[in-house]
Amino acid sequence: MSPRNEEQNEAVKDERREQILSAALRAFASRGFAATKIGDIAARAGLSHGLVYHYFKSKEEIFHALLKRAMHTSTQTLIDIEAAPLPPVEKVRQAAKHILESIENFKDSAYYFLIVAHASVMENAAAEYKELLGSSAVSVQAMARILSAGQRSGEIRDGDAVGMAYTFFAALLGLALYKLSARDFKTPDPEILVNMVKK
Amino acid sequence: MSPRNEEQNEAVKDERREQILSAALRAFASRGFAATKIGDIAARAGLSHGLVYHYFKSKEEIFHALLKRAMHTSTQTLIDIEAAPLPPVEKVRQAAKHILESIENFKDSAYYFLIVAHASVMENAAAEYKELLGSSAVSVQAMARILSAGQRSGEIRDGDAVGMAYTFFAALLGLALYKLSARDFKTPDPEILVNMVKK
DNA sequence: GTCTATATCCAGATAGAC
DNA sequence: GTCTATCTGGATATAGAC
Repeated sequence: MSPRNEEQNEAVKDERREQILSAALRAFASRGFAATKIGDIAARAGLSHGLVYHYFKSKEEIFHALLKRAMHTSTQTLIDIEAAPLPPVEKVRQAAKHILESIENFKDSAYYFLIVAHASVMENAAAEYKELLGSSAVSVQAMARILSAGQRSGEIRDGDAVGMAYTFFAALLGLALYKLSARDFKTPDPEILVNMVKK
Repeated sequence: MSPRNEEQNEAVKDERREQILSAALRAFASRGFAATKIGDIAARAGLSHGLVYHYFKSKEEIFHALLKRAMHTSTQTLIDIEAAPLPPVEKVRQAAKHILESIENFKDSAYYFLIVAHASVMENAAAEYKELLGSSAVSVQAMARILSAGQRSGEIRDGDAVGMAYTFFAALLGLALYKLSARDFKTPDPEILVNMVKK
């Protein structure tokens, strides 16, 4: 009843939400939306099946919450790298290293990456998530700008910069999927990705 | 009752099976196993929901049949290219061109490619499909051999050939997924992939 | 706030008419 | 061989006890 209790309750409430979201992130990213059962999420989060519905209205709402975070975190990484005072090739290297390292070590950011991919192929949701997914092109556009700058300064190969940017992220997406299907798969040397665009 | 009728029945039976498999290929590859409903497949194939079960014992059996074909067709392509009398770089180029073209034009082979990816991340099925998926490494190994040969002849960059081979296929997998989520996405110039490994 | 038990719904699979 | 109608299981979501 005291204010302190209320604050604690709030803290517990937030903690529970985070537990659920954290469990759901791994589950959705690994198995996709349809194959993920609420029971899976609850078990992973260490709470009862019914309690999930105390914190979220529906399975879909959980996914939506994750997708929002996913869009933010993945675009932010690229925006930060683009703004860094580095030569274009080095920016590409940093991006490749950073993302590959997150995949290799099963960091959240790698799973967010996969959430976006899953959302993209959910055609029924496409309408609903359209605005959110629209910003998924942000990372690609940032990378394309980095590559264009590198082409002007002669460090990056000539050719379609946007196509290269897509291929860069496609490779990372594919590698994340490989890592998921075989946990002992070793992510490759980032330099392989740098070579794709370096002159 | 006449032999001819029996033959015709056989032909019809085969045709129906193919209709179902063809519809299922697109559906499974696009949405994954769990999100694909038998009703979707039946509707796409232009027949009733119940009839699917006249030709296949279960949804899983359909997926399994597709996976078997997928393993065969995708490995065969790389085996053929490896055996061709071409310099290593040219083999890489042919592989990139061939697969990208199949993605761009929504050919079956591109969907088979995705079926394998879906099967790989179905952890419950991993045990059952293990033998089948084991051969999915065949394409990667073939590409790695091509790259190693190119390294010896000086056409291909030094470095981990297996890692390069995985990254090559990872990029193609990612691009196939992009193409699926945005049908007007234009697959990039194959040369971008060749550049990844070319000296 | 948390759990267990229950209702509801949906999709896989079957049965039986034609 | 093909369809429609039905059964059944399992998963989402809710209700109610603690």
